[in-house]
Amino acid sequence: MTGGKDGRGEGGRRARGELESEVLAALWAAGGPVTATVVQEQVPDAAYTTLLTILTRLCDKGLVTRQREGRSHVYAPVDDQAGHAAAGMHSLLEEGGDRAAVLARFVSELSVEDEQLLEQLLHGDSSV
Amino acid sequence: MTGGKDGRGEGGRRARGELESEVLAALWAAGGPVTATVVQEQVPDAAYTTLLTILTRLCDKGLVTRQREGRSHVYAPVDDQAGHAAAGMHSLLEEGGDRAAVLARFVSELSVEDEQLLEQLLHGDSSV
DNA sequence: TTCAAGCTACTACGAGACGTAGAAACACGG
DNA sequence: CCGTGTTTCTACGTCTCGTAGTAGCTTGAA
Repeated sequence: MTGGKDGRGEGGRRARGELESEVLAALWAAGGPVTATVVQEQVPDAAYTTLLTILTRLCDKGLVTRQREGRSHVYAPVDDQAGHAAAGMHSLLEEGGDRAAVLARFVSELSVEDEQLLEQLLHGDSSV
Repeated sequence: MTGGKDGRGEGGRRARGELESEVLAALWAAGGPVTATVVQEQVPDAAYTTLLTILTRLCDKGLVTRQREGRSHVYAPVDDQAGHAAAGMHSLLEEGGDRAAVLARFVSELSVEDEQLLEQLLHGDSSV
């Protein structure tokens, strides 16, 4: 059917890594293990099989886990969004060479709000 | 000479993005604008023209600047290593959604030393 | 048991980034 | 003018990612 073979081309192709991010975001938004069908509801402009491919690749990368649930699979992110971002930040800190220098630059470019936030977090203060 | 055509293949191919990182590291280590020849002294196992290509691509990405110096060019990183890492951390914080959650996770996984460092940096303390 | 519907696995192609590097063109000192 | 150092152009192989079809499996229903 359709006549058009594949590759679509209309509308606009996604940038590199964008679809994987969207799928991850959908999983985070889901708040629990969901099927590929549910993911597609969040990313309707991608073919079902495309999302299956992405989910499989995310599993291969260790970013997502998969479990059988009846005849389907349910997918869940290994890490939540904040954990994912924090892990990336730690990686950068690790590879950045001089930890003190990296942290210094990092905090020097923080907004005042973020600085206060950091201080409260460091002191275990929960008074916001 | 050479006889061997290209692609080398012996010894071990670099992973994706690795050579660019090595070149950047060489520029950081140089401590100032240097020629491609100097870069090659730091990365001897890459062909001169390969490094030229990498340097040009880094320029295209805005990570490196280039200036004529006689008949050569001198290359210098736009940002130092710490700034580079810190910028990446800020990007992650930006895209991470809930800033507070990301920062919370980040500090919760810091070592004690890093925590103290952060505190000193936040207080503007220069006593280390 | 057989059929239909849903889901997965396998396979594939195009594009872009990156590693890798040769060949040609260019520039300048001697 | 010529050689040597530099740059620029061009090119290929590989890997990742977006994108998706097709075949095959699973299971409930008729």
